Amino acid sequence: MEEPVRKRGRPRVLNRDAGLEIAARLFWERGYEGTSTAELTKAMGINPPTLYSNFGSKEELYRQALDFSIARESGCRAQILASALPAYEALSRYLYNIADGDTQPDKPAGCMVSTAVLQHAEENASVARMTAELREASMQVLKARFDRAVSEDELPAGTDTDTLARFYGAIIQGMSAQACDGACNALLKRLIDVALTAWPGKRTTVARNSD
Amino acid sequence: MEEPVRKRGRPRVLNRDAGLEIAARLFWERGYEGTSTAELTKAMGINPPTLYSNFGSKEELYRQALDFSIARESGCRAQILASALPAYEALSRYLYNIADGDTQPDKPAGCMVSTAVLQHAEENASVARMTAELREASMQVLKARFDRAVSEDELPAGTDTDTLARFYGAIIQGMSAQACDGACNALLKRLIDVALTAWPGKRTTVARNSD
DNA sequence: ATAATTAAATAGGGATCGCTATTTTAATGG
DNA sequence: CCATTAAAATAGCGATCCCTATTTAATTAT
Repeated sequence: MEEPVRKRGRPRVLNRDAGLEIAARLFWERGYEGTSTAELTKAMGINPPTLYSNFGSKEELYRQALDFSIARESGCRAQILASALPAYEALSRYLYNIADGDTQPDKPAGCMVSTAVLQHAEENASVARMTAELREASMQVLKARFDRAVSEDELPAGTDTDTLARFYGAIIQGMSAQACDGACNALLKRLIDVALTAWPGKRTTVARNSD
Repeated sequence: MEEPVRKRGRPRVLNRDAGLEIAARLFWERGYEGTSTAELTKAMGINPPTLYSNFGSKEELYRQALDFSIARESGCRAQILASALPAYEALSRYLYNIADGDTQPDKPAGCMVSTAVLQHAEENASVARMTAELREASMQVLKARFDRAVSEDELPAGTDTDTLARFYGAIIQGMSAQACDGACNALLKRLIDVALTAWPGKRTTVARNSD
């Protein structure tokens, strides 16, 4: 990834990935509308023209920061679903992994994508479409895994895998919202345990106090 | 409510509730940060000083608009839970009612509160706290109904009613997010049917295609 | 009518918004 | 050294942000 080949001209003061990491963190914490270009340039230690020559615009920077953050924060998540694990086991680990991501000690609470840009000014409709498409794509990944489960006889034939994916998608979005409101990791995992009882064929055996 | 008693002085050009209805709709659609005071005054047909003399500030207007909208949009919802219906039946109707609220034809999509101000600029932290408290309160209402269900032997003794409430809270937040992204009423209700299979003691009998 | 009262309208302040034309700096190639 | 190249820094643009000091208008009480 690194290109230490010295070229002509004044050297860059900011590595691209370093800038995206800083931007992603600000956008993650404050959202698209809650983050100003002045805050972004200050956090990156650059002046406005450098931001625009490097990233194009605020919206384009957000798009790149999302890509960067998804690769970094949830890159390994797809592997859980793609693995040879039984579907239920894969789903459990997948959701637990998300709960961990929602409650990292030194990172903003919640998910950068799951609950981003839901309400927005008209002028930011294209940004909202962007995050909505990412959410839709992640639910399609879940659906694809459930379809595979049907074909491998882990789920009954005729299972409404689309609704099942959107149900667990709702859980993921709800976890992000509650993490933003301060929910802890253990709480989210108890919540997941309830959600897992909705897996077709499972009996409800959780949601009990420890007394 | 109406006070048609003529007092001294120039008459008001805008009824308070009419102003709150207009503000609530804008805030609902665009969020707190996505709605400007210029848009608010224009939609109300007033000038800035009138907005401030009537409502105090943008934040105070948002607070009042939330109260107004909650009373109007979900005032009858509490009655469903408070009724003599069995807990499972009450929960079902409650969630279906929310799904209807999330997908009203001539209203903004989603819920004004469930997914509001999750990410935000630092200066709007107090606004975020406000919506977070409303979400917490609504989950406590659910928990109280589940506690009653335990005491009335509709749920097993020792049921973790707090987690169960937060689970259905997550479903409510997820439905709002998906409604914002364009989900239709029927989709949300299929999702609810899956969530209801997590009710302690229920067998999973849904999430099947209609073929 | 005139005074008193109440609210609206005018006009704009200071700060910040996203963004950029222009100039300056720091490197390499000859 | 000097020219070339490429990126950073300076300085600030027009628009919009939330909000308000001041003036004007519309009503009732005397």
